[in-house]
Amino acid sequence: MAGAARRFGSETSKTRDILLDCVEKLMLEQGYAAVTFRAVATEAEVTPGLVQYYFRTLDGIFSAAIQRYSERNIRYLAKALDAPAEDLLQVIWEYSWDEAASSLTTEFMALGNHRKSVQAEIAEATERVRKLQLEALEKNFDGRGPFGGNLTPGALLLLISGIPKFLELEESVGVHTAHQELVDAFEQFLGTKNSAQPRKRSVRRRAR
Amino acid sequence: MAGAARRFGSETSKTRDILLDCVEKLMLEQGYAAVTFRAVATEAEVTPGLVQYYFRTLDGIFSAAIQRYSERNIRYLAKALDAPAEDLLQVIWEYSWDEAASSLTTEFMALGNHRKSVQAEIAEATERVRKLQLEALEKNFDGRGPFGGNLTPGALLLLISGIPKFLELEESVGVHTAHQELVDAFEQFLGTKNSAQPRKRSVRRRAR
DNA sequence: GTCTATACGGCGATAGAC
DNA sequence: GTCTATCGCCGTATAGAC
Repeated sequence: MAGAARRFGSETSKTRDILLDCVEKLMLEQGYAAVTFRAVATEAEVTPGLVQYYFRTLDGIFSAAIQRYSERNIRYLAKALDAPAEDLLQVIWEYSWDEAASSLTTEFMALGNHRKSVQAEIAEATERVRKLQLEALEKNFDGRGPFGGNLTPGALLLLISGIPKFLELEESVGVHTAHQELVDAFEQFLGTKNSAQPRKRSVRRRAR
Repeated sequence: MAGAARRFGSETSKTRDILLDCVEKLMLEQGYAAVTFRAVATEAEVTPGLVQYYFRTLDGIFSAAIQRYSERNIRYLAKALDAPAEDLLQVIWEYSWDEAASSLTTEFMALGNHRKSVQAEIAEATERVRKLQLEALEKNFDGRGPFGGNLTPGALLLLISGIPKFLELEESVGVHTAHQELVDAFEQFLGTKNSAQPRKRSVRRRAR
């Protein structure tokens, strides 16, 4: 508004997009703590000052990374939800595993835990995914499910998307006890609910 | 062994214990990123060098904090598991909420995500809790449960302890959609399984 | 509009003085 | 057993070159 309006790289810059690629690479390979102006600059073979020109602060880097990642994700999900309705739960189950296995999600969650300025961004991205899934699920919900069928679509959705994330989180610190048992039980439920074909996923699997 | 064996504060030191109190306080109030030698020193009103004398590295601080916290937790759990057998699932459910609501657990998990040296400590602490609960559960498992009773004790345990942690994680970044529905469904299951009294927990509750 | 150079204070970690 | 000095990183802000 009235203020100085410091100079700032445009959002459509090609350089900016390359920098964000480097940010993702650093986060995936070394975690969000490895994302520094100097590290991103080295990765992209530019000067640290240029990175700062596009993202004034570290939080700015993370916000931009979350937004780009989230938009990509939403497009992917929307496409997956066009699958035949009888496979809907499996589609969401698969998507949740993919999302959980992509360490970026976990990184962003961990990040949100203590960078207040990016919390809102993460919450919004998560809610968008959840609501898109919920709309699809509510259109095709037959009332069956675990807990004797007294689960609302929202509660069932939360289970399906939460379990993969929780298990991946534990796996990432090396906790495995009873994981496979829970996955087996869930996939048996998903399998028998529909075409009853055996599932072959293992907790150790990675994808995407 | 053959090596230099640098000087190092004793584990029974009263000073050391006070420092760990300050570490916990910092983690709870500002997150693990706020734990620095200088911050701990300021909090405890000693010099940064003294903090480094007791814990040579930041990882050393976190390891010590995890160990002390874990031992405290295990004692608390063991006591809780002495409850009447028919309340066992509720006892574990309550414990899991308490543990999840104590931000220290979440902090340690986030910490473990990228500090390799503390991962093992966190995994061990988590496995100890899980196994203690599993032993108790296996002694008193009647085969009933969600998913039409085809859940092993381990899988059921994982659900009961995982859901609170996952929900708290989402709550911490401001995601709430469908949380209450899942909690209600689960508590109805826990309630009807035993004495059928209505539960009154809300997802917003905090304890311990 | 893009980008570089430089400076500041705070950080973890080490070596070594009291 | 306690504490200081020092090192090379870090995020960030600013001034200015192209």
